[in-house]
Amino acid sequence: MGKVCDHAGEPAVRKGPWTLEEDIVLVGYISQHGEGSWDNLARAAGLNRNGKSCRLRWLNYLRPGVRRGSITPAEDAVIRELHAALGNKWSKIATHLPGRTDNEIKNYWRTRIQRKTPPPAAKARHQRPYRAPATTRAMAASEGASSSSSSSHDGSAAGDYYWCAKPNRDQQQACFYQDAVAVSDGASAASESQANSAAGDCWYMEANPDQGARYSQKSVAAKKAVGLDGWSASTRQDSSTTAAGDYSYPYCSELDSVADAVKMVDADSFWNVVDNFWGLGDFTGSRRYILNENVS
DNA sequence: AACAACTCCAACCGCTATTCG
DNA sequence: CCGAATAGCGGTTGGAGTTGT
Repeated sequence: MGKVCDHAGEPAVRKGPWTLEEDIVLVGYISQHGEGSWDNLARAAGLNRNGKSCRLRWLNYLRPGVRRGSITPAEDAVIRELHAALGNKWSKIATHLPGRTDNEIKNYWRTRIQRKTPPPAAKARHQRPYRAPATTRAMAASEGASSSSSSSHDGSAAGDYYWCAKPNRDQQQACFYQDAVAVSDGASAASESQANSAAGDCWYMEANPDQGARYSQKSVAAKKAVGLDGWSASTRQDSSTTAAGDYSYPYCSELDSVADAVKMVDADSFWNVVDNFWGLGDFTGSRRYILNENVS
């Protein structure tokens, strides 16, 4: 095992944080074909990842039912009790905490309990939201909407952040608002300012029952109309609700790869991802999501 | 504001267990 | 039973984000 990556002529197997498009492809494939046989699955889905990586990503983050957010005091107590009885049997402990993964519990134990830091209820420090991998990081405003602004941070040099307004299944779209890195913390924390951020561009993630899902861009800066990309004008106009002016829907080179990947899945798969990342049921505010580190 | 130190966690690695031909 | 492939588990780490100075 593990020798699949170095054949001459084949691209090296990707490592590191998962991107949004990879997540969508994985969720889409599993929703259609089921899980298992991970190496084959990775190949069949067209993911340049090894099977272990796909399995881990699915089980720990994409699989339905995975809970996010801080460990509750009750869960903390269970973890302590079970660890005393079972030791580092993280997977066994995880079976007693529905929705929690062994990895999460392991991390929690090592960072909060083993290091003798206080349990969550007693912690006065800033509460970190769920954090997705670097390039696909949802800056959840959860842990209660109250912490949404305190969790904001735009200072990364990695690239721009994207706000996500509440996904709207009726309109078959989710809207991502771009905030430039240069935008201050305070500005980014105010979701109301998102559409008119310095960057000025919005990326729409849309799902169409007939055509699958893809992105389109509303570029305030460009202010030029471009050719059809497969979406009806009415659909696009309907989605352009945040600013006046002309809109363009160019697909940057970076976004082309996203669109290509996204087009591989159907609308249901797209919404599975949206549901998993943003949790329509308990959505309380805007969340930020890095679509691509290098989108400019 | 800038920097350093610290915290946290996603994802990796290596190993073992299980399955299958 | 054997060996290869696959799945699962636990330890570790890189680096992004946060906090303190």
